[in-house]
Amino acid sequence: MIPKKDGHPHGHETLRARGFRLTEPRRLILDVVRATDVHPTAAFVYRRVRKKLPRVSLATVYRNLRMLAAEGFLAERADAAGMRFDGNTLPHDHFTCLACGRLYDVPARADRAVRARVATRTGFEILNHRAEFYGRCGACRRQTGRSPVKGQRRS
Amino acid sequence: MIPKKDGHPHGHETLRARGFRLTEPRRLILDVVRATDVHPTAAFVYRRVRKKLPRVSLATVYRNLRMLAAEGFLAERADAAGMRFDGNTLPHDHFTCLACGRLYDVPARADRAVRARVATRTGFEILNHRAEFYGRCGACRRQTGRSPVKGQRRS
DNA sequence: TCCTTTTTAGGAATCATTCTCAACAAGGCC
DNA sequence: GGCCTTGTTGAGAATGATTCCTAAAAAGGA
Ligand SMILES: [Mn+2]
Ligand SMILES: [Mn+2]
Ligand SMILES: [Zn+2]
Ligand SMILES: [Zn+2]
Repeated sequence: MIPKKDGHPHGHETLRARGFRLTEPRRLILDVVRATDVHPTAAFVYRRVRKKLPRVSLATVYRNLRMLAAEGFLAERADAAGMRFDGNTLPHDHFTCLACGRLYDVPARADRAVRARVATRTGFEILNHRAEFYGRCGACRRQTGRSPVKGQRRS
Repeated sequence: MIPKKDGHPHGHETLRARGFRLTEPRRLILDVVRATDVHPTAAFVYRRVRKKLPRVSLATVYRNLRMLAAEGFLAERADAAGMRFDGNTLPHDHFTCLACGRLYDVPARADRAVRARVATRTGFEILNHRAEFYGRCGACRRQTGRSPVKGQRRS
C-alpha cells in the first residue's frame, strides 16, 4: 500500500486525531513556533508565516496560536512585554537575561520538595507552578560593563 | 520646637528623603495599594482614589504607580490579566487559585538552594527570581464541585 | 453535486497603557 | 509680594496588542 502522500513530519497527525484539521495556516504557525527558541510573540509568528503564505491574516495567527495552546500543542506565557508562545511543551523553567533581554529555557526543575512545602504551609492544593529567574547570561557576564538595562521590549 | 504639622503615618517621609514630593494624589495612591491585599490593577486604584479625590486623572494614577514601583515603594507584577501592584515589598511568592481566581501571598521562600543549583547548571548569574503556584485554595477545596474555571479577568 | 460545518481574511472594535501639553503648584530668591 | 525654575497634574488624544465581526471560501460528507 502506498503511504499517504501528505504525511508530515513532527506529530502533526495528532492534530487530526484530536479533531483538528491541519490547514495550511495552522501547519505553518505550528512549525514557526516549534522551529525557534525565542518564545515568539504573535507578531513574530505572523511575520514568519507571511513569508510562506503572504495572505494570512493576523487574526488567523492569534486565533490558531490560542487554539493550539489550549489543546496543548504549544505553551502560552505572559510577561510584562505581552503574550509569548513556547514550542517546548515539556515542563521547564525560564531565565531572562537583564542585560541582553534574551529568554532562555532552564531544563532543570526542582519542584517536588518546594511544592510540597508550600502546600503543607498554606493548605493550598498545588497543581502547577512557574519559576522565572533573572540575572545575566554567560555571554553578558563576559562583556564587562554590560549591566542591566531598563525597558526590554518585544521580539 | 514644634513638630512639622504634616507628619504622616507609614514611611511617607522617605518619599521626600528620596527627592519626591508627597502630593495628595501620591499619598492616596500609595495608601490604597498598601491598604489591600488584592494586588490591585491601576483601574482599581483609580476607583478608590477617586472617592477621596474625584478629580484625579487615570494618567496620574498610572504615572505614579509606575514611579512608586520604580523607586521601590511598591512592587509591580505582570500576569496574563495585565499589570498589578503589590504593597508588600518583602520578597514573597504567590499562589493563584484556579477556582476562585484569588491571588494569595506565599510568605515562605525556598530560594537559596534552587538558585544556586540553576546557577551552577547554566552558568547564569542569578540576581532575582519569581515563583508562582497554581491550584485550589483552602476555601475552594472545601466546596466540592468547584473545579478550575477558564477566563479569569481583572479586579 | 448539494448541504452543512469550519476556517479564513480583512477590517473594525476594544481596552489597557502611555503620551502630549497647557495650566497649575511649590520653592527659592530678590 | 513679584519673578523664575522645576515638578506635577488633568484631560483627552494616541498607541498598540488583542479580540471581535462577518461575508466569503474551503472542506467534508452523503
Ligand atoms: Mn520555554
Ligand atoms: Mn504579593
Ligand atoms: Zn545576556
Ligand atoms: Zn479559591
